[in-house]
Amino acid sequence: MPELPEVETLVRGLRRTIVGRRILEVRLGQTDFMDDAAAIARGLPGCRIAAIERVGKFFLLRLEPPAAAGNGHEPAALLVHLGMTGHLSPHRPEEPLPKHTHVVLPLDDERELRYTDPRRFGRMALLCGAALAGEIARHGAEPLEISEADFLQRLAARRARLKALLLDQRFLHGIGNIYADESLWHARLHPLRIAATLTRPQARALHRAMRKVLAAAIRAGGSSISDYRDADGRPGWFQIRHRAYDREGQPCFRCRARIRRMVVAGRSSHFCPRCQKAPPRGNRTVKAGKSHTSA
DNA sequence: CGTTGAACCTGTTTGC
DNA sequence: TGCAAACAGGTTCAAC
Repeated sequence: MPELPEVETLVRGLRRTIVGRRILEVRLGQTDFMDDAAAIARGLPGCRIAAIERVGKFFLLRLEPPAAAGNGHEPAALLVHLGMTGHLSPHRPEEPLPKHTHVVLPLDDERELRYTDPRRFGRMALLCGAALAGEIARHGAEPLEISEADFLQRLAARRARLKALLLDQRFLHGIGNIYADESLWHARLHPLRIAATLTRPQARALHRAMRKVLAAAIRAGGSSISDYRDADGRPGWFQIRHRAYDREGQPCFRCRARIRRMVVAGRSSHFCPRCQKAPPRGNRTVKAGKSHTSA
């Protein structure tokens, strides 16, 4: 459910609704998706949610420690990743608790923040200082912030397939399967194209397409394929504007050719075989090439 | 560097 | 209808 636009939508909602609230208590169910459940159980009670940010597909809840425990502690943040099926939203305590709700954080305004995740591919960690900085540093640039010049330079240095590169969170932070396919369709680039072989106009088109797609998806409140909901329980609408993702067999919006599906980088990839021209066969596999070990 | 496939989980959809 | 396989918004690891 969650790629950058969905997380951004949720962050905006949560910012409006839970920033400033104090966490009264921590109730945990299954905890195998947490780095350190004991640290979370111990560290959260009494903290005020001072700010909420998005970093790639991560939520960062900035915490202000209770005044009593104050001295000497670096400011901590709760890092949350929704994986494939995670949900994070505030509820009234009387609302029935859905199955697979693993974290309940009662707040000081008669509501509780709930984390629900059937598959538990998500992640939750209480981090501060170097651990927090390191976690962010090991990921790549924000797709909506990277400059065209930087993007072109970094693309030219890679011989990976475009689809694999867009999904690589150390290259760009926040793009997932839907928005990779959508960006490639808009840029008219085949998922198997090797990044370094793009012409300058093609690379610029990809930078532009990615920004356009993500911005439009955020404006639409994200994509709701099965069950994504924002902080107020509302679905996103960007799925009705998908041009490639999950459209196998349906006509391309540009040329009417049937959208095809193939597995690239282990994920379903959808593209128009006519507008997104396949690279020459020799270019599909990554050859050893000349790697200048020097610099 | 890059690729593939498996693993981690549960739920839903598809196919015979 | 029933049961099994395939598939799902993600990440990580081993093996090549």
